Amino acid sequence: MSVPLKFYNTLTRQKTVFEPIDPDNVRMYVCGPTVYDYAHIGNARPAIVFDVLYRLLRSVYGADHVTYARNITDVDDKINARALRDHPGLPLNEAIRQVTEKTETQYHQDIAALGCLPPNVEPRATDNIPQMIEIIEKLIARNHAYVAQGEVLFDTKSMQDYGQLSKRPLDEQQAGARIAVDAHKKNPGDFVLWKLSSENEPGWESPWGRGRPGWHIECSAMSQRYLGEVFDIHGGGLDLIFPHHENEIAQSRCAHGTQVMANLWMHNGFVQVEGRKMSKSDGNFITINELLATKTFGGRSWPGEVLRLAMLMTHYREPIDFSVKRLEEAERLLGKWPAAEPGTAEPCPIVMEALADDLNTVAAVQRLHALAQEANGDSSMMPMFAASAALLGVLPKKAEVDEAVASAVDALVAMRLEMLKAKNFAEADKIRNELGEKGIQLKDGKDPATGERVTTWEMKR
RNA sequence: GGCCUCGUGGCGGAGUGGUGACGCAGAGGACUGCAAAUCCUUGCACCCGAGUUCGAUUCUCGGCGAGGCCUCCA
Repeated sequence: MSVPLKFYNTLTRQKTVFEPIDPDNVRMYVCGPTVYDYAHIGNARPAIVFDVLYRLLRSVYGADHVTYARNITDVDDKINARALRDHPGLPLNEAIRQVTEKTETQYHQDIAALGCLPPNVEPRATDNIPQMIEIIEKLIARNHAYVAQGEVLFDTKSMQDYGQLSKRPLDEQQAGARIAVDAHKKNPGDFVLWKLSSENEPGWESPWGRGRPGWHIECSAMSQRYLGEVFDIHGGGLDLIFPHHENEIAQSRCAHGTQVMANLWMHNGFVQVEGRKMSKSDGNFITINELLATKTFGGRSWPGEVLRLAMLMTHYREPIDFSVKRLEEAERLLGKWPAAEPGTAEPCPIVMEALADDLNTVAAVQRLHALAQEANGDSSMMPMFAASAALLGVLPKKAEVDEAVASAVDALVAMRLEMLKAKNFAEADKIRNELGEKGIQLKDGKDPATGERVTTWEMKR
């Protein structure tokens, strides 16, 4: 390994050198979507950010030596509500299946358009209920959980160092707590591991009756199942630090008796709209699909690569104000980059160094832009540019140009040159304009030897 | 109230204890029949105050401002 990787760890609030538990199998877990509705562009940020991390790890440790798990949350009261709303005629389970399947398919399409590689495993909560029950039983057996009024609750007081991740000691939390304290909780911070379901709620049989899991337990169960009791990296949005990740840690560590759940905790910042967090409950969100397929934002649709690059032009921990201007700049940059195939070349060391320094995609993109310009002038630079761009997942693909179309364009270009020689500018410009309308950009240059006009062209992306 | 981020030129955005990255836009120029594309030139920015220092945008403290979490949330 050439460059040491350094990442900012939410757990220690410091940037430290990353050392995997097992370099032959680097394991990362990222909190994925709850599938009840279109994902918004804020949801796209962790997908993209951790995709870059995944690519970087694969590059450093080898493509077969990284395991990336990203869950699909398909048990959630929002899903139930959506199922009842959209499919009132169907039996509940069927209605839920319709909602989750449709949303999941859409999510995969959206994320793929943003250039994200699929994770190695994408477990669903509903496929891991027994694993969750097992953890809950362990927690009860170890006196970290208790049953009260049909719920199984985690006993936060039973964990002496609860609150490490969010730096939120229990006693301080009570002071300004706005949450109404449920009477059946021993401590206000106690959270649900399992709750009973009524007839018209989805449920699974358990030692505590037919019920469903609490929000946090699925990630504890699935990360253990696919990555082990202790793994390398856990990622997600800033807003998951508390309570979600804090509680995952509590469950996993108390169930397994381990000192940590994951060594490195990474959190991405928010996508903002007009300086405010984009959020579904606030209604100020724009979906990935709207950006890709409709003219909702800025009066036009936007290619996935543009959205991805726009996202990588800001460091992952900083907020991004989502704007048309920003997308336009990303598009302009991409338009100047050559299309290429990934190939087997090594990425530029400067790009590697940038990414190795806490995923500094901004510096990486800047370097990439310089490389693109070098490659435009000197084709021997192309493989390095391509490899570097591929590392970020922003390599422009060669536009598929039909051969018949290509020769037709070549013929028109030749015809135009003839007209120019004859100083028939009106006709020549007409050809140029017509091609332009078809998205074909003519580029006039000079042959350095003869000084004659040489015209090349390309499809605008 | 508690906890956590952040504050750099029109915009985006790194970085550093000692003359001001860079990109985009803008301006000027070259090239062109005119354009486009391309190339060249051009930016004296670091929230405020105090302190540490020979020297701070960079360190410390205070202030102001913005955002986030504490409730479903990427």
